[in-house]
Amino acid sequence: MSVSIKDIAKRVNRSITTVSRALNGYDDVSPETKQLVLETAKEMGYSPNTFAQRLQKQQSDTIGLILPTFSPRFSDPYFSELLAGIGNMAADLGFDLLVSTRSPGSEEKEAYEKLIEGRRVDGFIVVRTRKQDQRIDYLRSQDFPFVAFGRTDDCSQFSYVDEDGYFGMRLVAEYIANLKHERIACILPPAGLAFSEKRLAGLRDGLGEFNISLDESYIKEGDLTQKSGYQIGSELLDLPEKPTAIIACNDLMAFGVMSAAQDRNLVVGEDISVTGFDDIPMSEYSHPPLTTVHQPVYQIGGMVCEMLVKIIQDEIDDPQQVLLQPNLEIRQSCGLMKEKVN
Amino acid sequence: MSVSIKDIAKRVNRSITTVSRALNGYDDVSPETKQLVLETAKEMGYSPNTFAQRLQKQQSDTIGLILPTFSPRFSDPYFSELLAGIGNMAADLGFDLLVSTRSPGSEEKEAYEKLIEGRRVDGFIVVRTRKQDQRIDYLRSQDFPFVAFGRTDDCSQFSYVDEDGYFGMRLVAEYIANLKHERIACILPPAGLAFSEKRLAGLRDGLGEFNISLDESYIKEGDLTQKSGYQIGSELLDLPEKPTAIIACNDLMAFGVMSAAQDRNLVVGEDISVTGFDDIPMSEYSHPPLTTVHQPVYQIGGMVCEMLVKIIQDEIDDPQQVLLQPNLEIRQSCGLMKEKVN
DNA sequence: GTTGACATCCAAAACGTTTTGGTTTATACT
DNA sequence: AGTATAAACCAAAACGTTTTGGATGTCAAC
Repeated sequence: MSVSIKDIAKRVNRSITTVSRALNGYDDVSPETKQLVLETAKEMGYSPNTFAQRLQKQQSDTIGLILPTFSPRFSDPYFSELLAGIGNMAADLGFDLLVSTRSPGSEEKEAYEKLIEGRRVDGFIVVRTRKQDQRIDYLRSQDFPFVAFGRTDDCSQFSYVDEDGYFGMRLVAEYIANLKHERIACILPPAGLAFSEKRLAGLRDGLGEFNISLDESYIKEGDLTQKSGYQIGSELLDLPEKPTAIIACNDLMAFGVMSAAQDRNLVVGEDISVTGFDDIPMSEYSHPPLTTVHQPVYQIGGMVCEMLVKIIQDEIDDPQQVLLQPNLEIRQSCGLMKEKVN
Repeated sequence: MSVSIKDIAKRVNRSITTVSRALNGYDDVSPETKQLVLETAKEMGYSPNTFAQRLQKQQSDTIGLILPTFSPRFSDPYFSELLAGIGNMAADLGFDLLVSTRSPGSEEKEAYEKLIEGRRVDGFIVVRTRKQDQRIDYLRSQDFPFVAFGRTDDCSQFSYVDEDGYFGMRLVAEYIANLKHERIACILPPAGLAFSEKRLAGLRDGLGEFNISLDESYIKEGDLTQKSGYQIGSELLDLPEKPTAIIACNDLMAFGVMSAAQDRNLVVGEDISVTGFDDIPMSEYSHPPLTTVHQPVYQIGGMVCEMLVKIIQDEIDDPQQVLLQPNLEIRQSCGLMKEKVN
């Protein structure tokens, strides 16, 4: 059927060992033979059988990525970009990327176990870390290579890349405080997620510097979808004393909030200020363009992937930890506090 | 290291052949032995080595999906959902999904070639078909299994799933015509894409039934991003005689148009009507919620994947062709034509 | 008591690589 | 002449499966 190393060997009158070694650049094969082998290989259209290689080498050259999704429908632009970042870097490094989506829970754990048991992947990228993360506990207990995008409550012992959400939120807080807002609401991600409390703390501390306190009744929890932003936004805006600024913990929820505000004939950026987090591509072209904290997700995907490959290839032993400093992307969704809003 | 079929064989005092056959449910092994094997396998925590299986069986149980992206940043919610649909179905059927992103062109073709040559995938899912599709030409010339999501200029000879974009656009046309619009603009996808002209034809014919003609100067071409919708929307709305309805060929561009309109203090759904296509989750919670043609992308992903697996497993020989009838999701982004707009 | 059918089992080959542990030949140094 | 060193090569084993083509034993039928 397709050419194998054997066919080449026959053609050049050498052993398969020699052919293999020539192909792999060993130096115990003469330059002439090497060239001959390389040429005939090309001529015959040889390309190695990946599975034979993997079987022999006992490694899969594959990275696993299990996306946690709440509904089967999964359409967060944020993850798409991350995926592209990871995937392209993986391809560059000669690795395959094995993707599946699972909702958090037992099914998810099974997915990890299966991939490990079947030795199908050499390492995992764990995304959207939780404060107590069973996936990470499991991987650590198995001593299986992985890199996390995000931290956990106890993350001293593994490699991760994360953005400094605390700092990011302080930037937001400072900006909003300078706009003289005082009744400030916040829509958090689900409480179990690691970045939830970090962002809240950043916001609290940031506002604290301006002696503004965050009213508990203005703190809500969403599920990071636009729908949830819309619903919670509606609740907040229907309050007798509604907030003058709403800080959403991701862009999608911020969009939902903007829709809810606009449904109530409020002008976003004037009557009400809204901020997001992530800076997905759409944020620049929403109406109004969204003020948000920028995360270079595509690059982060690449970094995480590269780090994992290094770990797999034993070029790294100590955990690597990267914390990126974000910046605030100021656009038009916020404005000076107006008295007339009540 | 990890348990193999050999270890089990040793333990139960049978040959590896028998163990293998027991595990695979052949009937030339006695019920007792079979049970014994199954039990010890479980007990020892056996799970087969995927690569050994694949090497032996000469098939990869893997489906390839190469996403065509224009920029490295890729964040279309539409594709995310498709991906989830494909991925989950693949997992259910015991297949791996190998994903990468490439921009259309020579790199893309190489990616296909590499995966085929290395026998890494058993089949491909081709998405976002072009009128003349080199990928499909190539796959057909190689007689390599694939299923397309979308048609091409000549698609009589391969399997595909597509939505009837022509019909979808007729629905839009009828709806818009009934709202008494006459100056109607349209933002098309890049001309090379197969669905571009189908949708335009649907719109033309649909409007034709109401004796409305589509002015050439109102027909523009976008690149399916929100940004491009914004830019083209801006152009259209800055025309001396601006359109009263703008038909965008996907939701993302429709959002861009809405932003552009709102920047100009137009009320979408009153001063100007906007429609999209796809019905991505966000469309329901935009402001205003977007009137659009629904595509069950998640399910389509599943269908395409299932079809491909059947082809790979030789359960199908003739090309299967599925054309889904869409429906119009009427929301608030359109309204009766108002005279005062000029 | 031979034959055939059936149930149960298995040794060996095969899939396509890489790695191990050599051998052979030529060259250089005493 | 003998011995070390280096260069170029290779047979065989190994990775973990599945499949091929039997082998063996038992039982029923003739």
